[in-house]
Amino acid sequence: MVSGKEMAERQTVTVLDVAREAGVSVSTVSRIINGTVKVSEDKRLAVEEAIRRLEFKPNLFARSLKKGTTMTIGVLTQDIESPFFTRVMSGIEDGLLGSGYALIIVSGHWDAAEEAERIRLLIARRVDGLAILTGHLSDTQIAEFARSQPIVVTGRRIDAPNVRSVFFSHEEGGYLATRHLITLGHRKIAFIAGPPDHADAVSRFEGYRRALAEVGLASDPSLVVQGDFYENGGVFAMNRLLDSGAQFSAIFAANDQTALGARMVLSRRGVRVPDDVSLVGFDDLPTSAYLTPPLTTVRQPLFEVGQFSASLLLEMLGNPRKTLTLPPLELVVRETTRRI
Amino acid sequence: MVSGKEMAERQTVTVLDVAREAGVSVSTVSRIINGTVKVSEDKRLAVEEAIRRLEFKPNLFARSLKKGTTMTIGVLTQDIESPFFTRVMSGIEDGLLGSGYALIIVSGHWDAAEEAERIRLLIARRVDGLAILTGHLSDTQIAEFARSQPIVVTGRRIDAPNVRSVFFSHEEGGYLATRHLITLGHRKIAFIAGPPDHADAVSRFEGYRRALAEVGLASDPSLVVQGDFYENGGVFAMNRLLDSGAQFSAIFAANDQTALGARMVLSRRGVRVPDDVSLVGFDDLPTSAYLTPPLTTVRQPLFEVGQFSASLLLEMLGNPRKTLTLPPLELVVRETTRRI
DNA sequence: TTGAAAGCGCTAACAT
DNA sequence: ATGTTAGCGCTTTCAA
Repeated sequence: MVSGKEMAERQTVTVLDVAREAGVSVSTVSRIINGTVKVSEDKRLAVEEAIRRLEFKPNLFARSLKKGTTMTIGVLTQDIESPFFTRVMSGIEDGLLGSGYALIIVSGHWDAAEEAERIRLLIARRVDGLAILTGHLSDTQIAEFARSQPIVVTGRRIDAPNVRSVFFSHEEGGYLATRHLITLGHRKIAFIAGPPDHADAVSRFEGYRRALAEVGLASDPSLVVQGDFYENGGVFAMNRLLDSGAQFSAIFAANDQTALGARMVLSRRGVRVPDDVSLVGFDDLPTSAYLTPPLTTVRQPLFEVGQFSASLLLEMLGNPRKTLTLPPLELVVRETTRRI
Repeated sequence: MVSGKEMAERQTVTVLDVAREAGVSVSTVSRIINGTVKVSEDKRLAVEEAIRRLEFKPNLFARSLKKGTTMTIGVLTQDIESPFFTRVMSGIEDGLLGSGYALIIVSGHWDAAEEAERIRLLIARRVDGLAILTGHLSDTQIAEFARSQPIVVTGRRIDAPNVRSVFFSHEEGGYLATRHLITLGHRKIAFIAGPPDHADAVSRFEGYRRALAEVGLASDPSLVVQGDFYENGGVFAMNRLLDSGAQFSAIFAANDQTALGARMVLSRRGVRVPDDVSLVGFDDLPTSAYLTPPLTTVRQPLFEVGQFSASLLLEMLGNPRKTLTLPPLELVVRETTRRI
């Protein structure tokens, strides 16, 4: 039982195999692969032929070990399903296109301990750079992590060496949304809040209050209900609000997913949007334009945030690309708001 | 001008450093890290202390090089933003939890050439296993790729060594949806198709025709319009259908995103759902339950598909976990369909 | 139990 | 222009 020698070809073809096949040295093979130094035409041909014949695929791990770079960017997202985060990731992917960097994605599920653990995993895998999409890590933890590799963090402002942040004034966004409602004649404006431990959520609330204060209105606590940034939180909050008997002509939901949940309850309970009540969201998720009716919201340029983050990272890694400018937050008026 | 340069001083602490610090050999350090062999208590303490003091993080790359395993699973998705795919990925993530495997995600953007290139990238990174979420790769290409590592492919059936597939009969799903409409008394049922080169889309259409044929109806070509599986395709298709003047009392959209686009047009053009026309989607995306009104659809257990794929992969990699069973496709009747 | 030493597959001096 | 060789940081025989 010795013959049958055609055992599937050795699982791993190395540069050495290629070198032998082509009758050259390993360094020549390496040089051809990396195009670093000039190599005579005939050897190049021989090597390329050998590579093809052997189906050689360089082991990127070994290369990384040698070069100390992995050509990998780690992304810490919170929720792999959230349209908010995936939009940003899509931008990162786009921004990295053609740079040779690949993405390794982990999610922290909004839990500081889990986030820290995932980051450590990424660091152990020697990612060359890190993109952290918001989250609950403390500034000092992030600064600490930045000692291993450059970090770009979105949705929050951090000043630390080796860290860049890309963020907006959500207070301003909250102000924009509320201001729009006020301009339309609304005075009784309910607010469905986001998670209290989420800085952006809190800022949006502050913007809401500023807009109200500007026209001499205090924010009415009975008009503020708690949500969680997910559809279901909007459902609960809306039911609570309706059940409380509070009077209002407009609702500002802390994000689009919340608005979606609220809108469903409204519809189910016979409250028409925008005829009976106006509704504004925040984020402008891709699907928000397709709701019935299309949602008025504050647009966050999420895709651009991703692209921008990628370019920041590339720059920190010494591969600067064309510089981008980040569009501002802006109000997108669609059909869920009307004058009263 | 040298100052601003934030070169990350990559403090690379190695096992050798730890060994020296603790006064033992590198092999002892390695043994302690991996817990492979018994080591005397005092040395263990000394090493653990040294690891802590030096903040040593083992280089997973070097380990991989030695062990020939990367503890990484590559996932080829088509669109990092699609709620359909992210739901599956979320399931994969869940199924891999605690297994030590990390996910590296790339997307092929529905382009066979790009898909193949991404897979080659993944293979060069020596992923231990691959999950391919549908796509345009040919069966032979996939079989070919499977020579490098085990593959699980979703949404299609492939019989090849080292490949497992998880799929449903979309023909059956299309049948279920159409049958539901027929049972409700509908006879003029429009169909908004998916991409013609997408096997599932085609199968759903076949199911639609079977249900129709079963009650002696032929599918009316003027009631079938082309979509693209995205919201916008639904918008175009619905407008086209309405403009054509064709008569119908129900619509079966090839997926939920299509249904969402169609539903927006319907609403905009004053056609009430379900009063004037019934609407059925396919997939049961997380947000479909929150539409107004909540969408009747064929539920694909996407999250479970992901979990199941992960367990298949783990099994092929020799880390069997508890076996799961995959739920079937099922009709979820909500509020966009009614009897006529 | 512990240490010495041989690689894993690759790149980059250093020679020639 | 090309080959020889010394590692990158780790695990794992093989001895002691």
